[in-house]
Amino acid sequence: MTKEAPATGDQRRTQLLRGVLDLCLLSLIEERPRYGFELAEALAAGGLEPVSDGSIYPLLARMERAGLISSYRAPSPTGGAPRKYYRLTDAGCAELGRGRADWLAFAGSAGRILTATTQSTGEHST
Amino acid sequence: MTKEAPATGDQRRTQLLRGVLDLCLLSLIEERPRYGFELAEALAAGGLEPVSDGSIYPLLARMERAGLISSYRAPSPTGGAPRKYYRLTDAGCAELGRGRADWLAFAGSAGRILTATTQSTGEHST
DNA sequence: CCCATTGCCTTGCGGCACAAGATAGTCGGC
DNA sequence: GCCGACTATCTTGTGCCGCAAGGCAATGGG
Repeated sequence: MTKEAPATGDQRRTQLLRGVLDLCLLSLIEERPRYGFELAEALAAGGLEPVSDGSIYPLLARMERAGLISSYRAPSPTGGAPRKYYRLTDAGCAELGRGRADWLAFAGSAGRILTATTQSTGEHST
Repeated sequence: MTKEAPATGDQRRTQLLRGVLDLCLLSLIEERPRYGFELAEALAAGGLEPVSDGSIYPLLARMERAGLISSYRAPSPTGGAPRKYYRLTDAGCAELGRGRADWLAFAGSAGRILTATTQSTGEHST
């Protein structure tokens, strides 16, 4: 066979990530300063399948360039290359707030459409 | 100007759509046969901002090619070009089921990460 | 006959997750 | 001392897809 293997479910997660990955990072960074490797682990621990570091580092760079986060370097206590910690800026904090609202609104609408046909009455928005 | 206007919120919705737009269409079609124009309206009515038809038609074509939906033409009762109705195939129905599960799992994880840190000591800005 | 409306489809663009690989710093074994 | 292993960051090329804008087709009314 040529190359079919749609792997539908796998690809959907990738597409879903596009909308919330930046927000997740922002949210995790809000908790406390974090570095790239740690973020990948935290995402996996949070229930999202492992996100490749090739997605995380460019995204962090973009967000820093956008002024949403700032970074500083610190040596690795376990030995190894120095870590680059990120923390939220004011703008990043504001953006995170907006993003959370966006996500809630969107997830609500989408979820409603996706489950609307199984039942029709009685739903509430939180 | 080369590039400007981040329009953050606007773009986020676009990225979010990637993960669920196909599922939404599938879900709406499951309810009853629908045609392109109608789907755009249904999405808007469902709470999602208007999705451009330039996104919907190619997606429908892709899904038909993938065997998830099938189509038939019928004249427009209100006068105008004939409509192209889509209905779910077996595969489409199965895919919709998988997709719903994927969405629920993903939305759960993402939502958890996004709201995990909100409650701690002192959140006062608002 | 002409034109507005309804409805479908195509092209060019831009953004992003991903795989794979390169780079750098530190440590332990030999 | 040198080499391999581990930690951690960054870069390039690829493919996917929503979107804006524009074009085509069919119908019915002025």
